[in-house]
Amino acid sequence: MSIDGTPPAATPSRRELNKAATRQAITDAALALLRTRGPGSFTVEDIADAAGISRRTFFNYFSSTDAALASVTHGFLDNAIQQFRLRPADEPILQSAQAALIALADPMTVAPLAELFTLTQQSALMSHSELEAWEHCTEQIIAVARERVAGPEDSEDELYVRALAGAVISCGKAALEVWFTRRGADLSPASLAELRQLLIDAMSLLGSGFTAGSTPAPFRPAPSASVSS
Amino acid sequence: MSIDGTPPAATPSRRELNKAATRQAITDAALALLRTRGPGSFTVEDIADAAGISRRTFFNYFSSTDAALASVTHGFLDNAIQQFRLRPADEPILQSAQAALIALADPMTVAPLAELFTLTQQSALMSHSELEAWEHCTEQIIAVARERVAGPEDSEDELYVRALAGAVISCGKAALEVWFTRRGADLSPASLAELRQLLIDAMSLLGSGFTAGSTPAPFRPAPSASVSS
DNA sequence: TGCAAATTTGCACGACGGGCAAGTTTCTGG
DNA sequence: CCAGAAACTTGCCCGTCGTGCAAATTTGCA
Repeated sequence: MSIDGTPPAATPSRRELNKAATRQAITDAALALLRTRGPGSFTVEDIADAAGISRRTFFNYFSSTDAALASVTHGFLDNAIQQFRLRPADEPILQSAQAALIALADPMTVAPLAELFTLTQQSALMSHSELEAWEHCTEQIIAVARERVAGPEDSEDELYVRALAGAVISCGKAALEVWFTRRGADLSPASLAELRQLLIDAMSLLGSGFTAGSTPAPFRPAPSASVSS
Repeated sequence: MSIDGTPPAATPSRRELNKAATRQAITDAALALLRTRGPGSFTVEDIADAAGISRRTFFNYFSSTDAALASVTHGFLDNAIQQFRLRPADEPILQSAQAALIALADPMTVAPLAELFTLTQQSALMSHSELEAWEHCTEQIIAVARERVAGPEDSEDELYVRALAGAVISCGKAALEVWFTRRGADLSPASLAELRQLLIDAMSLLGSGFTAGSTPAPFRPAPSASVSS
């Protein structure tokens, strides 16, 4: 056990660097193959060869090709949780989620996710590893929400916390899906503004209990710029 | 193409019956193995042997062991969609969902799902096939919701519909999770009443936009009996 | 420098999932 | 009733997957 509490960050030893580099090489190789050959048409051995490692070593880092690709999603969602965690504790959870999501709607952050999404879109359902990443994010939100609700009673708020976290994730996913459907991998400022607006609208819908009969945009908690038609 | 619009229901031919029987035999065998050996400790060949068919034939029905087990979830959710579809079209979607879910909280319907859940609980995440079933259910809800919103404009309501459907599913899942956590596979009337109340509460939370700061049960749309402490 | 620990790699093995082409069962029209 | 068509089952084969194991290699530390 090290005296320092932050082993991976404060100790960029040779081993850590090598592992990180190998890990990155694997995901890069996987992404390159996904671009050139399309989903499901390459094997673990292909990735290992492209990354300059053995097949066996690949499995020391990821348990499947999907897992290697899902590291992109994992990175994005870890980022989201990080943003979410540093919101003030007295802020309503929905607003924290909204703020955290909007903070991520910049080109650098969404670009990898957008590419992954468009490249794997054709194969309908998300991969197991990808869903795992979203599930992990949900658990994180639950943890944060539980701290905030912070009642000494434990079982009463469990439904509230889990339902809220799941709903937030679902609505975030819905916003992303609609955005990808509309704009593909378009990362222009106008497109990103639309993504931000979609995220705001999704959280607003959630906050207002989907009261809109057929007209969307029930109300806007933040006076943000709307997308021009 | 047949003149009759309902080929599978109106034509219980020998072939259909055999296939249905084989399908059932497979899921029964899989479930039995899950009970006796636990998750992940038996192979496709084991199931095939127990069901009295060849390994190859198994793959004519299901693409994996998980898929065979997920037929339980599939059945439950198909039932749910069926209930959901025959709600009046002018009813708010959340109330339709609530009513459909409550209608399923009877022993016969939830028993298989409860057993599957408790047996696979220990292995953390849901299987791919199981998640596929939930995803399929979400798509069904989206389809129904789209009919009800029924605007001639198509892209405006897409976010509303997808966010709502996803949130409903998430909250339903949350209610089930909390129930399983609290009561295990308890199917007593009191336990089922609690499940019903959890489903009601989950949909209420969704309908009220999670406005409750820390106290659950924000309001109750149906004057149903509350769970006695 | 030399030893201990971590990491990579090759090998082997059981399981997976599906294409293919025979067998077998069921349905159809004569 | 029966022969041909269609659907279904089965065995065989192949490439891939994921992992335990032990030898070989690299890195850290004294």
